[in-house]
Amino acid sequence: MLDPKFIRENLDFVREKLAKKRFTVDLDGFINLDLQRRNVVGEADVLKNRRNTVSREIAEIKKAKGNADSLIAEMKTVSDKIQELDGTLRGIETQIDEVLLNIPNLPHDSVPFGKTENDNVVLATFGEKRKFDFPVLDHVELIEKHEIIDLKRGAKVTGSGFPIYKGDGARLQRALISFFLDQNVNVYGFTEISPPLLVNADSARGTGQLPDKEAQMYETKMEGFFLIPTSEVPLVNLFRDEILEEKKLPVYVTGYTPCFRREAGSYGKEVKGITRIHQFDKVELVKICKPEDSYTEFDDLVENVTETLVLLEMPFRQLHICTGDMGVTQTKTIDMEVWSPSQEKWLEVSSISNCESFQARRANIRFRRNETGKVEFVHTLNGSGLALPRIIIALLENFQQKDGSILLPKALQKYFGKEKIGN
RNA sequence: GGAGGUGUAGUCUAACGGUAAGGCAGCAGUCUUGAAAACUGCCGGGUAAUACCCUUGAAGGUUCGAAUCCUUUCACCUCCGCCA
Repeated sequence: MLDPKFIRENLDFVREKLAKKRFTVDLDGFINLDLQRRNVVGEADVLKNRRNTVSREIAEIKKAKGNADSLIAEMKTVSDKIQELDGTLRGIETQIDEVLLNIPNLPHDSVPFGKTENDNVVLATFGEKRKFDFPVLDHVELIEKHEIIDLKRGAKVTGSGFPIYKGDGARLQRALISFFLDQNVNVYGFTEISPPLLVNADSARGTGQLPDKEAQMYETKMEGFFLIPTSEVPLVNLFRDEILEEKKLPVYVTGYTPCFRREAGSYGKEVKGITRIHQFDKVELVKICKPEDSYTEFDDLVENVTETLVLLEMPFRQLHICTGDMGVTQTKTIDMEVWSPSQEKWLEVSSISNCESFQARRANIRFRRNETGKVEFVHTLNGSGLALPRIIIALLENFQQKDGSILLPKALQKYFGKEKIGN
């Protein structure tokens, strides 16, 4: 959510930034509603002041056993008018909230201008693509060969896109989760959190899943809870409606959770194997910090994820997402992509974003600045560290040997308990 | 799931239906070589504001006026039932 006051005072700037994100919003309608709101509040405040003053007078008169009937009669009409104005105000505020909740965040000045994903900018590429002297198997062939992921039975038990990890597949999953969490906690200084996998609507709204991405989430029938599409949702909402102490900032939290996504409308695209599935595991990183620190925190976060990827010894690249391809909540996003030799394509395994105060405003997460004593919104950042299925795809494909076995990178071997899958 | 009880600001604790009082913690400052103590200010939110408005878990209702009375709901505690 943007600051209504900022919109009011920087109308052209906001309009221009939104256009870069290929978004048109009825800002004039908003300005008009905002003006109405302030008028009604002003009118109601005058009457409330009158009511508060006279109520005290009535109390005095009653105490002195006097007659306050005429004042009480006057207050009756004043109260009725206040009630009417408050009703009007509620209506206006509902409309304003609806507009505000649907205005996306503004892109940061450093973000490259572009219209589609083709305009994203490659910032850096790491590692060498391996030359294979034998026919490369794709990940689907490899998981079948080693019987480590069972897609058919997953489809039977639940549905398509709910894979079953088995034997070394399940073990690899567990090894990756431990490796990522240890890296985040021991090396980068994050606190490990194991959050609920279901959240309420207030939380979903706080991080921006509602109203924009409701169709992407699974919802429980009786309670109206949502299965989390990413642990970013519970991790950021840990601090919803709180005022944090300045000295507690920045907050670094990391968590492993399964993630659930309906992926409505994406059928036919990337349906093969485990590239795009309804339930997948992910380790997430979240930072809560002061506004002036968020871009250095962002750079550090990118560095952390990069370092983890380097340890996996696979070719990967950093991609600066352009204005037109960015999501709703972010001001700046850098994606990490690993190389798939079978598809000869880069696969997104991490997305690192600064949301500035957009989520903080929705979720009402603030801190008190000691210097001024004032309360301000924090900035929130998040990044995957990392998403598992595509890491598994890349590991299987990049580390396959001529005999079909998978020789794992050194960093993973101790977590996995052995050097390779197969033979 | 059933019965009962409790929710006041970061925390503890007041307020016959008359408009949220205090303590502690915290922050800033004075004093001090430094710290502690003491003293001063701030210390729920909005606002440029010491004006004014809003705030007693949340949402409604009764009333001129609600922390207080009523209804619904949420969280926590105790007991019973069920259960990994």
